[in-house]
Amino acid sequence: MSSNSRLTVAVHVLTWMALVEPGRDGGAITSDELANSVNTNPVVVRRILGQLREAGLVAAQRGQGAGWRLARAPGAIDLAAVRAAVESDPLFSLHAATPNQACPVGRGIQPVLRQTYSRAESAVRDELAGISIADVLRETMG
Amino acid sequence: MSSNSRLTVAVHVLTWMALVEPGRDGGAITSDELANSVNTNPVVVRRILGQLREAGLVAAQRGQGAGWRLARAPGAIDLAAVRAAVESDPLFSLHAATPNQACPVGRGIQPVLRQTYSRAESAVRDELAGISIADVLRETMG
DNA sequence: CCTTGACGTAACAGAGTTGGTTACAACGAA
DNA sequence: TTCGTTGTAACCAACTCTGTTACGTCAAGG
Repeated sequence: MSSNSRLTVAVHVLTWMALVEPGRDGGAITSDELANSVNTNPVVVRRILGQLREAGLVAAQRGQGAGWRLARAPGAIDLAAVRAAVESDPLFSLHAATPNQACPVGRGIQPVLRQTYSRAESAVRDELAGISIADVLRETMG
Repeated sequence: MSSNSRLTVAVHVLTWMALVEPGRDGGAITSDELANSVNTNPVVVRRILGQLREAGLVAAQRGQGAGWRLARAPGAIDLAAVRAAVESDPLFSLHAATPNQACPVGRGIQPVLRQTYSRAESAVRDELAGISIADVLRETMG
């Protein structure tokens, strides 16, 4: 397993919302509906929607007949933003324990790796930034 | 934690070997020495060295006075090869459970995500491929 | 031939993550 | 006031990850 599926679930629910929302005159979308499409538990969906809400990508409404809405147009939500919303861990981690500082390699390698990993993160971010929920929806439907 | 530190440990030991090997007239390097620099247990190091050996990046010698050697010049070992040797899991995972096939999004989104994730993997691979153990050693030493 | 030191690997443990689940308080529209 | 939904805590089983102990295997060198 190792890597999680939060980005996948997040993109899935956003895409579903982008597909369904236009046909709902102001009606919000529930975590139950989304969970049905993703094939998981509504609480799992709400957990992820909560992170997307904190990032300003969706808005929640409470009370009876409530639910969720996209807070931006599907074309204005790129996957880099989605990933940032649901994933805070880095792609690669440094040493679990501080390496031996009496050794030149142990002393000097961490900044080098940090810079290298940072470049890899940027590469992924750039790649994901080039794709929007609108793109995903279009490719999914056609 | 989430992401593991195997790539970090692998690059660390390879860099250490590249630094020390020239001063050892044919003498091999032990997992004990490497573990001392990384500040971990020799078995952890041997596990990772075993993966590097399967990938043809290092060679092990057994018996008394045995140990490890680089199987290629440090300049011919790039970090993409190191990552491939120690990490088989993808950057991002698809759904834990198959999404609802009765839903257009559930049915069509996986190929789109697969392609997207594949491009992100390539971006990381390309980035890591541009850096060799010789580069890391040079930058680490000053 | 036998000692010795290192590899190779299985087994286990503690801590943490992940996805799923139940339960329930808070909320607001009708 | 009712009722459906969000928000969140709590728990669970399964898994990963790093570290650790233990021990068999191997080959160099006396």
